Order: sequence, then structure tokens, then C-alpha cells
Amino acid sequence: MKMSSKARYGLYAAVELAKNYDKEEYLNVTALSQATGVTEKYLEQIIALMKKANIVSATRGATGGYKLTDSPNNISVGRVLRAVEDNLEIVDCLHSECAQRGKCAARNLWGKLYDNINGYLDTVSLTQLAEDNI
Amino acid sequence: MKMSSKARYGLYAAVELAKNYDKEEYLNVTALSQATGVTEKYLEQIIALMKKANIVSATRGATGGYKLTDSPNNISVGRVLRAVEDNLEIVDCLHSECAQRGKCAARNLWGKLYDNINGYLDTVSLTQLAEDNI
DNA sequence: ACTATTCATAGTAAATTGGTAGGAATTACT
DNA sequence: AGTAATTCCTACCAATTTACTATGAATAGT
Repeated sequence: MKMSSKARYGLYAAVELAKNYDKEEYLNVTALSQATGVTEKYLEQIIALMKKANIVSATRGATGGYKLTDSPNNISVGRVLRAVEDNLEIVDCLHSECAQRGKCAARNLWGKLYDNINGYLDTVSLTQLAEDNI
Repeated sequence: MKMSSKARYGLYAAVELAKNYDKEEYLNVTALSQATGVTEKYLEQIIALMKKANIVSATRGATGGYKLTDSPNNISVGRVLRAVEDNLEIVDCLHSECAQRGKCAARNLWGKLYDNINGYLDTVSLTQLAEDNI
């Protein structure tokens, strides 16, 4: 039940973008790599997932880079982690087919645990993380 | 952030033992294997972890088997999962050394998430799961 | 003795993780 | 137009982890 590096790195990058949000300029992957300690090429892949989820936008070419699509106040940690970490699914059987087909004693448990985790993570914004106000 | 098969299987076995608790007899690994659909040899290893955590006790030899050490009312799902799933640690850096040494923006987040998960899982007893009362 | 069981430990194939690598597409600047 | 800086796309790969299988010793009942 470990959060993957990918998820952690994605969150770190998002926090950096949050810190940069009011400057209204794009941060490139080199800057993000230096701030987070993650290699550029790996970060590119992770940020691509956030872009797909419409959390960040990008411009290409020279002076290109990334920024958040919305104020970090309005972006929850849960949204970021779900984008990067395969929807935060804690068991496969919840949203796909389960071998036990409804007879599983723990199905409700997994569902409630999932709701609990996401419920908490959705109460924390990127701003809070960026300001260490948590 | 997936719950491992080991954790799920351990919980399923614990639920079977819970159902059997009032009979005051030992269930052997063959019976548990049939009830859960997990191979005997793998289950043995998983149950060993629960034994180590003093959740189940065993007798060896013919007519041997396993039973819970306490009423399933008093055993939480959290306790079972922590025994089987490496303490349910969601990040390595929380209880060991962190490369960023306290400067990590997300450290508090991981701590609170961990507390949240365990807080919920500790409110659910094996009895509740066994009776699908959840 | 014999049989049924737990206990301990070693091995292993497949999947996943955590990257690296190469280069095409795009944009800004001179 | 040309060049440099960037994102985007996709393939590859090594190390680790997972999910078992296998073997056999120790123990207990009949």
C-alpha cells in the first residue's frame, strides 16, 4: 500500500507550480527538475499525466514550460494524485470485475476506505501544501 | 497505492476464522484455502504473519489448525492489515530517514493520510466484516 | 509407527517500478 | 531562414517486488 515515487514526484512538481502561480510565467522542466530532484525525462512523463487531467497546461518551444490551469487554491491534492497514480485505486476489483462477484466480504470495506482516502485528500489544496499549512 | 493480494488474502482468512470463532475449534489451512481460494502454501505464509502479530494462534500436528486469539469483535481490520501489509506504510520516508530531512512539503500530508486510513480501518471489526455489516 | 498438520526457508517466473534514450514537433529569437 | 530551446511521443531496460511453488523438518494425535 505504498504511494509510488511517480505520485510523490508529481505532487512535488505541482507544489512548485503552485508556488510559481502568481508570477504568471511558465516553468520549464529543467527548473522543476532542479526544484524537486527528479530527472527531467522522468518528470516530463509525470507532468504529461497532469496535463492529460487538465491540471497543468504547457507551451512548447523556446521559453516554453508548464503552469497550473487554475489557482492552486482550487486544485486539491487528491486531484493531482488521482491523475498521476492510476486513480488511487486501492484494489482492482472495485471498479472492474471481481472474481468473487459481489460475494466478497471486503468489497464494501474497500469502497469506504477509498472514499475515506479521497475525501481527506480532497480537503487539502496545493496552496496549503505550498505554504506548509497542513 | 494498491492493497497487495497478501493483504486481501490475509483479511479473507481472518474473516473465515471470525466466522468459526464461537465453535471453539481450530481451522486448518486446507479449510481456509478452500474458503478463500488461496493456495495452501501461500496462505501458510500469510497466516504466519498474523500469528507473529498475535492475532491468531495455532496448534500443530494432526487435528491442528488456527484460531483467533480473541473475539473478532475485538480485532479490527486495521490490525489485521497492518500485520500482513508491512504496517500499511504509505511512504517510506515517514518512519525512517527522508532524503529531504524535514524540508519535504508533503511530509505532514502523508502523516495525516496515514492516520486517516488507520483511523477508519480501526473502526471496523472482523465481526462486522463477517456479518457484512458495514 | 503412521498420518496429518504447522513451521521455516529457499527458489522462481511474471509483473511492476523507476527510470533512460532518441528524436520529432513546436516556438522564440536573431 | 536558421538556430536554439523547449515540449511531446514512444520505445527500451535493469532492478525490485509480488505472488506464488517447493522441500522438508518439527510436532501432535491415533
